Parts: sequence; structure tokens; C-alpha cells
Amino acid sequence: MEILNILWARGPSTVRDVHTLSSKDTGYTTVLKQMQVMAEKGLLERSEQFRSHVYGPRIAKEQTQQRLARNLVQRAFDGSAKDLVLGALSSQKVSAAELKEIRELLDKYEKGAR
Amino acid sequence: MEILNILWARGPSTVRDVHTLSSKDTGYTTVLKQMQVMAEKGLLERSEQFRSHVYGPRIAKEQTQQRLARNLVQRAFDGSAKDLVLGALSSQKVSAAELKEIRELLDKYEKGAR
DNA sequence: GTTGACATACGACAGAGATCGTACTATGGT
DNA sequence: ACCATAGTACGATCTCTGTCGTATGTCAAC
Repeated sequence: MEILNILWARGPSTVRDVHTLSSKDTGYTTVLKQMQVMAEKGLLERSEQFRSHVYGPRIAKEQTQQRLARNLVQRAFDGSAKDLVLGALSSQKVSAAELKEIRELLDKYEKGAR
Repeated sequence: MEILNILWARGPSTVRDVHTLSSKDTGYTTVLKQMQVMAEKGLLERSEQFRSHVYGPRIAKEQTQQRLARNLVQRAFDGSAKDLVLGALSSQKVSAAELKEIRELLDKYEKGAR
């Protein structure tokens, strides 16, 4: 997950970049291996054009987030999106600005979808 | 996760109960083992008073959901609760009634927490 | 008391993930 | 041409989880 986050933020990057930016202090080859495996599994694409291979995310951030959210809602919240929102709110501080954005989101969703 | 869901819904139950209710068709001893391990890890408590041991959830549903939501927000949504809501909404249909509830939730949260 | 049904305990195994050490390879500077 | 450096490839190990088979224990009914 952290690897994906870095790649989404920076765009295609080398293993060294990712390793340097990673918060975990794990070995270089560990990150390399992880990225190789992720590439094998289709999560990352890699370009071998340069001396250091360059890896990029193969699925969009939004799409992945959607998948994770749905997954969690199904498995832990009995399909209730409401409860997920509840959980998210009560688990951390949410700023007034963010609350506003969430409301706008709900409006937009209501208009858009049916 | 499914085991926890069943226990939250039914309250303390035997392995047989859980196994019968489970949607996966996995062996009885598999469920038994899982529940034993979960008990070891402190997720379940078990009473050996009866012939068949009775297992109950050791952590409240809400608390677990909170933890999971926070965890996901941190790891996959850069701490943005808004994005999690977005993900949840766009990943599935959400009824008008549920939208209403979510709005009320936001109101309550805004009043209550600062 | 024997037995059949049902329970738990335990160990084995396979698959996935994370981690790392080491070996191999390519590249640029001298 | 050589060698130090920095990269990749590969396999070994460890830990977790899920899965199950088999062994062992218990209890009630005959």
C-alpha cells in the first residue's frame, strides 16, 4: 500500500526512489522484490528502458480506493455505507472544511445517481 | 471477519452454530481452529462451562469498525475521511434513506465534537 | 459397561507475504 | 581494458493464515 501511495504521488519511479521515500526502514532489496512481485501480479507496470527500471501504478488511485472501500463495507459493515461513515468520523478528527466537502459530495451523489 | 459478524449478530455461540451459519462451506474443524486462534489472540472469549464451548466477541462491533475505518483511511486514503466517503458512495448504490441518515450523522458529529 | 454421536485438541501442510543475503550484470570513469 | 558502483535476479527463511485429517475425550442411552 505504501508503495502504491508513493507511486500515485510521484508518478513512475525507480526502486531507489521508492525505497528512499518509504517510511519503513526496510532493506533495498526488500522493496525491489515487493515491486517485482507487484508487477508480476499486474499491480505495477515497469519500463526497462533505463538502467534502473521504472515502475508506475497500473490501476488508478480512485479505482483502488473504491475497491477497498467496497470491500470493507461488505466484510465489516454489513453493506452499510452509513456505518462506514460513522466509523470514519468517530475514529479521528474531521475538520469543518472536510465536513462541508462531504456534504457537497452527498448532494452531488444524490443528484447524479438517480 | 465473518465469524465476528455472526457472533455480533447472535451473541455468544458454539462452534457448531457458527459453522452452520457460515456462508463459506469450509470444514467444521477449520472453523473450530479459527475460533481457537482468535480466542488465543484475545479476539474472542470462551466459556468452557458447557459441553460445547461457547465463544463470544471480546471487542464491541463499533470499536472494531472504528479501528478498521481508521486503519483504511490512514493507509489508503491519506487520512482523508472525505475520500473514504467518496469511495464508499461510488462503490455501490446507497439508498436515499441511508443518505439521509448520513447527513444526520454529520449534523450530530458537528454539534457534538467541537 | 459399551457404544455411537459429537466435541475438542493437535499436528501437518500449502500458499502468501515480508525480509534479506548473495550472486550476477551492466555502466561509466580512469 | 579494468574496476568500483549501483542495479537486478534469485532463492532461503520466517511468520501467518486457512485448511484439514486424525486422535482423543465425554456423555447419554441402551
